[in-house]
Amino acid sequence: MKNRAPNDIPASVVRRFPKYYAYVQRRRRDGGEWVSSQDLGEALGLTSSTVRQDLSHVDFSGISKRGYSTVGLEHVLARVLGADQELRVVIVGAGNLGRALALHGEFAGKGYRIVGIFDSSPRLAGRTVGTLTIQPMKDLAAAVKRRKADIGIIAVPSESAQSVADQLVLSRIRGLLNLAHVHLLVPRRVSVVDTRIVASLQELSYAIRSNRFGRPT
Amino acid sequence: MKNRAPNDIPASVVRRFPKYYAYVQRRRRDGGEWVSSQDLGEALGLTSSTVRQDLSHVDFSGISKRGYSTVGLEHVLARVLGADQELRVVIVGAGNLGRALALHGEFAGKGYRIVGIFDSSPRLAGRTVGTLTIQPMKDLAAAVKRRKADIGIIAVPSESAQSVADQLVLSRIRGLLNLAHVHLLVPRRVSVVDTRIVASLQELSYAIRSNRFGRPT
DNA sequence: TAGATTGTTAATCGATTAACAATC
DNA sequence: TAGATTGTTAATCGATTAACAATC
Repeated sequence: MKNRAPNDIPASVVRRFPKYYAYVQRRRRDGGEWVSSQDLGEALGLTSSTVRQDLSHVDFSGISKRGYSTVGLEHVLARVLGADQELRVVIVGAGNLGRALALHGEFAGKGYRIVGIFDSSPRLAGRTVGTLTIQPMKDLAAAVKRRKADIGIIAVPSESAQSVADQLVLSRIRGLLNLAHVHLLVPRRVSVVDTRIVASLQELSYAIRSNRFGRPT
Repeated sequence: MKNRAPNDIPASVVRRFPKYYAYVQRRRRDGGEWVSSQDLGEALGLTSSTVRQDLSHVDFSGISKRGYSTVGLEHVLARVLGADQELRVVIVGAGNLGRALALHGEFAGKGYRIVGIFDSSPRLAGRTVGTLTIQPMKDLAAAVKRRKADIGIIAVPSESAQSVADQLVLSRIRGLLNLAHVHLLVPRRVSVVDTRIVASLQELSYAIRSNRFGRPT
């Protein structure tokens, strides 16, 4: 409802937006015209209050008694999340994970165009991954600039992650998705989001062992 | 310091433990004997106050003027995170991502043993991924039980994620790592952690566009 | 209309930070 | 010893939830 500047939205809220977006999109595709805060809450494990509070940060109103228009909400969330404009991505690290991401079909459909993949190993340079050719690290900076990459995905071992980040920062990248499990130090103008798979597994290990709702159903 | 039950530790704190653990481990390997709350905070982008507060949830004390013993802290965090005992993992979905995870060397070193990989496509069944053979979905339940799998990694398209989760739940899995971007409904006795790569990219898109520290350094 | 659902305010709950006495 | 750093209490800050008048 409010007409806030986008950077007023708290991170905790932004982190839920992709969930809302994915769910609303599915609903709309399944022919649903309306979705209520209660529907959203139930589907995503939130209270309806949280949902309404979150959506108040976005320039879009629901309608009493019906809820939110799926089409309208999908559009406004797409705009906020930048899903309506293409971002250009380079992947650094052509190991199993890097190659898998390069081949992962989902990104293209979501507006992320992979414009390069790099690896420090001379063994890999020149090999192809889908339609891309693995390039040596020395070409990274030039390629980021020429191909106007916005985002770098760091899929290298922890030891080299910071050095790769430094190179990407110098090439004027705007954001980093960090798959390595080190904390990256970068200037404020570059945004970093971590997706640490091993850390998630460890979080899960803890959860499993402290789960007080025993084994039997 | 305190001798709390493990399930007293708030999720926000547990989520930082893998970071502490990885950092302390590196420090110890580099020959560091001591690490202070300030060191940890600076390395991980936290205040030293948060670090001390977090570590007070763990049964281990630092020493005035020196900090925390790297060896001691590493051990106690390993115990809390379950990194000291092997967990057995099955991967469902042998697409690019599933196969990449199966081949990803890091898991083995961290105590996660991959004991099976499954896919619904008859085209894939029988093919090998590293030392594993892709099995058909109909064998999932039996395999989870026989191979005593603790954790299932869901690496299938969103549409089938819930159905895969249901099958794993019936096979008495204890935890799920969900790579699909749907919210999974499972009984309380099963723990779920989401790692949504696309959602992270969207979070990053928002961050890039709302970053008020413009392009120039 | 009556009832359902929004948007928003106020209350609660939880997490982070500041501050500082204890201590090695 | 003097100084650095912990562990912990109290203050602040932010996020979630409850409640309800407005409204379609």
